[in-house]
Amino acid sequence: MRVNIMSSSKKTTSSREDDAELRRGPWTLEEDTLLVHYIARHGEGRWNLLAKRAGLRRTGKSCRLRWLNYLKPDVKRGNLTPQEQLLILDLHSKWGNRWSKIAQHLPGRTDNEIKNYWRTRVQKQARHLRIDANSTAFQDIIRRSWMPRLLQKIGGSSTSSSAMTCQSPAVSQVIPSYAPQFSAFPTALPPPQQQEAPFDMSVMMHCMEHREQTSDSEHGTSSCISSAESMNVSQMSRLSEYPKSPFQAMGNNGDYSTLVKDCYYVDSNFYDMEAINLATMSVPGDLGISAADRHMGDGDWAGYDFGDTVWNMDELWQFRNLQGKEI
DNA sequence: AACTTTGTCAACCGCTACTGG
DNA sequence: GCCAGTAGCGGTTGACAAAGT
Repeated sequence: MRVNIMSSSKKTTSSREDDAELRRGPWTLEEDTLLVHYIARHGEGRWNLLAKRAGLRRTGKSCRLRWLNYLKPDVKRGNLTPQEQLLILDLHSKWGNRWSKIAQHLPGRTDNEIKNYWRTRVQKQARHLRIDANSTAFQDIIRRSWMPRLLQKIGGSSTSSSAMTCQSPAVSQVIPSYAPQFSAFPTALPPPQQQEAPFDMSVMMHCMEHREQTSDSEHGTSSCISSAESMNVSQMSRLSEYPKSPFQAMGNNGDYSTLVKDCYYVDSNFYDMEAINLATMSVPGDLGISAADRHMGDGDWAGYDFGDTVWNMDELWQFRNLQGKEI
C-alpha cells in the first residue's frame, strides 16, 4: 500500500516539510468527506486552494483527480455497455489515445476508466493474438469480426430491452455505418421524463451521513437503500443484479465513498441503468463520423464482459492467419 | 492449502497549455 | 514577453483480488 510515501530526499528543507504534510496513496473516508463537503459548499476549481481550505493534506492535483474520477456524482460505474464499447472503438479509431476527448462522448465515464479499459481489455486481446494493437491486421480483425459481433449483441438485446430504443445520437451514428443491417434501429431520444435526474447534493450528503452512522456495513449496493425507499421490488432486485461496485472490489470496508457511489447506483436504477446509460448521453457537437473516414484503430474485443463469450479465439486466429502479416 | 501469475483500476508522475499579474 | 500558478492530459505504477497451478 502506497500510503504516506514521502518524496525523494533531494529537496529543500521547506519543500520537504511541505511534502511531509502531504498524504499520498488511497483516500480515506475522512478525506472524501472533507472534499465532498467542501465542494458542496464552495464548488470545484482552484484545487490547491481548495485542498488547503478543506483541510486536506493532499495536492490540488490529487483532489481534482479524486473528485473527477471517483466522487463526482455523475461518475458512472459498472461494466461498459456494448453501446459504449462500440463508441469507444469508433472514437479511438478516429482520435487515438485522446482519452479525455473520447470520454466527453461517454457521459459518466472518465478518461481514466476508458484508458484502463483499453489497456486491460483491448490491448490484451492484441497481445494474445501476438499482433501489434496499432497494426492494420488488428484493425481488420476488429472491423470485420469483433465489431459486427458486438453489433449483433446490441441488436439482440434491443429486441428484448429498451437499450436500443433509447440509443444515443453518438451511437446511432456509429451503428449504421459499421453494420448496415442494424441501421433500422430506432434512434429516438429518451422522452423528457426519462432524462437523468439532476444531481441533488443534499441526497448525497444524506447518504454520507447515513453511511457514517452505519459504517459497520461491508455490503456494497444496498448500503444506501434507505435513500431509495420508494424503490419497488423489481427495482430492488435489479439493483442487486447490477455489477458489483468497484468499491466493493477494492474491499474498502467502511469506506463511505462506497455509499456515495451506491446512492448513484440506486438513482440510476430508477431509470433502468441499461436503458438510460446511453440514452442520457448528451453528445456535444456532431461527431462527424462518416462511413468514408471510418478506419479502425486499436481494437476492442468486446466479448470480455459477457458471459456468453462473443469472441472465439480460434476464429480470431483464423482471421489473423488469413491476414498473414505482422506477427 | 500454499504459492504464483494475471487482471483490474485508483492514484501518481511528468509534461504541456492556459491564465493572470 | 516573462514568470508563476493552475488545470488538464496521457502514460505508468503498484496494491489488491481473482484465477491458476
